[in-house]
Amino acid sequence: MGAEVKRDRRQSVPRRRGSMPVEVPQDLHPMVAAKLWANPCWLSFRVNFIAHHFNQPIYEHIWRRYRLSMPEHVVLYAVALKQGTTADDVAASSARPKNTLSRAVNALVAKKLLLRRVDPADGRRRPLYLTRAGRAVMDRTVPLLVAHERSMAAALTVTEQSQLDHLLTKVILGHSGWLKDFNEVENS
Amino acid sequence: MGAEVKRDRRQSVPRRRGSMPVEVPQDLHPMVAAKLWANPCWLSFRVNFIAHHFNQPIYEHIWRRYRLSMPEHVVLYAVALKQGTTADDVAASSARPKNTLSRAVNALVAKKLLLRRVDPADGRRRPLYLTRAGRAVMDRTVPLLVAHERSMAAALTVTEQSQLDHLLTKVILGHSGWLKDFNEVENS
DNA sequence: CGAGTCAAGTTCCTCATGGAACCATTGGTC
DNA sequence: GACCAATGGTTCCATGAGGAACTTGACTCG
Repeated sequence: MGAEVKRDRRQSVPRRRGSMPVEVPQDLHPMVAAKLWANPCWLSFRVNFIAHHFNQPIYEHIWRRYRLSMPEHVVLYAVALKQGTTADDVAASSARPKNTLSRAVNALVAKKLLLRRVDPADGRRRPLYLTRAGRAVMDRTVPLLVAHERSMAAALTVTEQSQLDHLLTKVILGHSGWLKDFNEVENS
Repeated sequence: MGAEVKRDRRQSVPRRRGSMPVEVPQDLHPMVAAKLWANPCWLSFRVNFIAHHFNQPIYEHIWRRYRLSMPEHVVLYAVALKQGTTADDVAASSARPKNTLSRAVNALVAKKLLLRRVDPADGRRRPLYLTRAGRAVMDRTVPLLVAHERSMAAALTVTEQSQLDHLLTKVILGHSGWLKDFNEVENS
């Protein structure tokens, strides 16, 4: 990038937010650096960046190998976690619209990876169950996800990982709170 | 949302990963709980959940108020951060495909929020600049993003926030590493 | 037991998304 | 100075995503 800023080779970057210096790889893209350190939205950038870079390669791979779309795999994964999960349990935990998930469920049933029953106690709910084939798929894809995660987390020590876990959990548990805050701002 | 508030009856949950107990709101959706604590992919779930729940309401709002799509806003934001940014600087830092961004840029130029020049030193690059109108939009949207972020981060103390920042930064800086790991797994 | 309301799923329809192939410019290399 | 690879950007197109409106079943309450 000829005339450009000349990002400093490996320096420890002075931070606002009072904090620790970090080892910066010299090949770091200057725009990424800007979004990391000259960005009023430190948190959302980080989280989005990580999420995107996690999802993109892995779901592309899952698509190529198993012909499962991202929402399909999300559903399958959720059911694997808890048999009898319904479509909108998945919706609640994945922030995807109901219709998308409905379609995904139908596709999975058609592929015989899921079994859809009707809840005898409530005729509206359709609890889902993995078929043997569905289980088999998960047995192959989940390890991939886990491995990818491990590799992401590998930049951190074990204690750091557990700190990160803890902090993110706290943020998530506050979720209904931030949603409410937003709605207030919204109506003004 | 009258009768609902009630969060806060709390209980503490036993954790794997050796760690700290957390205050769990009573109204936590069971599926979310499962994905938090009975999920081999602790990190990717957390990050995705937060990202989704951050983006969705805010970009919907920005769409309604300013008729800017998410990628459009992403571009605008990046340029605001650094005048003269090019389309694929944005691509590199946002993990969105070039064509999507190209379209977004065109739309923004059409709306006279961006100015697109041609780099005299390199005829392929089209550095982008905010127009006065573009700046004005950012002046109104960015505070929203920041507020939303604050509200998310409000579950954490200031020191916890800086820890979180630090940990996420480390993960991102390791990015090229995990990408490489993935490609190795891929070819096997 | 209807009438009204709400929740779970589904269908319809539009349109933005993103992969692939393409064009233009540049920078090497022989 | 012509060829080739790489890089920034754009165009084409198939399709999947998601908003809105609809169906069906359940829980009021008079």
